[in-house]
Amino acid sequence: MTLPERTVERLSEYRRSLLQCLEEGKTHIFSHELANLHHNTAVQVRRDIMFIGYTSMQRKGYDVRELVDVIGEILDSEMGLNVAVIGIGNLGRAFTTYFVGKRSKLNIIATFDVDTTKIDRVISGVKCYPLNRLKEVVETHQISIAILTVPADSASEVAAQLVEAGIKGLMNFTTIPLNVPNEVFLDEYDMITSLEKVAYFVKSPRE
Amino acid sequence: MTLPERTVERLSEYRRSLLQCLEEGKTHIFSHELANLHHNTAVQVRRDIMFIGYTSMQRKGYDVRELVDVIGEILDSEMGLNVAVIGIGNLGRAFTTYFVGKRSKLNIIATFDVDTTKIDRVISGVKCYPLNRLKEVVETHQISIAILTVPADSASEVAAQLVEAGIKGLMNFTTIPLNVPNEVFLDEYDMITSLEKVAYFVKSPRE
DNA sequence: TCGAAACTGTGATTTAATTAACAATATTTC
DNA sequence: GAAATATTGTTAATTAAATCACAGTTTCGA
Repeated sequence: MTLPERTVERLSEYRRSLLQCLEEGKTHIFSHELANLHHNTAVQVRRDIMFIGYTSMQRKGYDVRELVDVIGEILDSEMGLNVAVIGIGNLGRAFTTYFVGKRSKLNIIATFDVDTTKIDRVISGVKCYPLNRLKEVVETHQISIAILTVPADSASEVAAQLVEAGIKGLMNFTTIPLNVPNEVFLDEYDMITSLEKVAYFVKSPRE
Repeated sequence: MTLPERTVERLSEYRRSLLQCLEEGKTHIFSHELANLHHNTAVQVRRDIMFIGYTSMQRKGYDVRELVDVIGEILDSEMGLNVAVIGIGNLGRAFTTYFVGKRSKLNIIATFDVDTTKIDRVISGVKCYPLNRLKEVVETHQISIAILTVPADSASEVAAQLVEAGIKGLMNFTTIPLNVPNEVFLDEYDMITSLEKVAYFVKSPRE
């Protein structure tokens, strides 16, 4: 059984708050506390936790340590997944430097670019390969997720190469929508759209 | 009447495809063509267009030029909105360079940072101000939207300053959730969560 | 030990978003 | 010009997500 997409997202967010709690020495947390840390309700939190089948000691709140572990069992893959960043412009660098070392189960282990001056450079300890070695490197390093941060005009072509190379999940940060086969999980984030949405709601606030 | 959030997003996306069509000299487009360019259905497209009250010449498809204009009337503000990028790391730079000149109704007119070596630098024609001049600059330039790309540990504090300075819309790219008053529109994008979500669905594909 | 208070877990309900179904209309074909 | 075809606009049905409502525990205070 797969969880609803929104629930998965929230679990990821909860986990980070929970890890923060641990650092602060907080061992238990109530649903309404967790809700307040995010923008949602206690019921929603309980429902999400119900989904993953964890149940607390009544009346003491959830055991933070246990909950972190249970979420980990749901979200993480046993031996971790390898990730590549494709396109080392500002955005690609932002991702790479941001991520390295943060999530132990998700390892950014390669970056790629066409720009020959970037090849072999090392960013946050991760080596940059030329794009024409994509398939080879993806296969030898068993990379299953790609973060696509290339310029719009090469996005479709590179995406096709990634699919061909056997990638299983793709995060598209270019502003053109991609088509990938059904078995590849695609997540698209379009910053122009987001900004235009904000602008719309600034102009026309709700209620 | 305000439109559903998802519809607003799709309209923004449609518009870009439509502008592309114009460049290619395509004057009319069918709902199913537009649907194919994005990941959705003809019905969804028609429904979105119905929402904005536009109606086509039957059987010829939508007039691309007209549709672009109608979407513009919905999404754009008459005299445009001014935008600032707060925090000029890789992510802030990515945003700034990416945006400048792209959307005529949304002008990035200032960036901010604490790092004194960055002050007065000009990125894509946009000047970088010291963070302590935030309120002053926001007021004099009538900046209504802020893109927050500062490190996590200063996010809450800077967000409070932005609210205090009178910002109306906030895009939060830091990985900690913010609390802002109800009248400020908040959009949060968390790249760790997105990546963890992709990882989850790579591990546990649907159906 | 009894009642009140504080939380959780979950069935039932509501709301929002998507999809299906189809009448209405214009166009083409014969 | 009648029948077949293509496409839109919209009502109705479905599905997914969020919220309500409340029973069931545990704890606390008297």
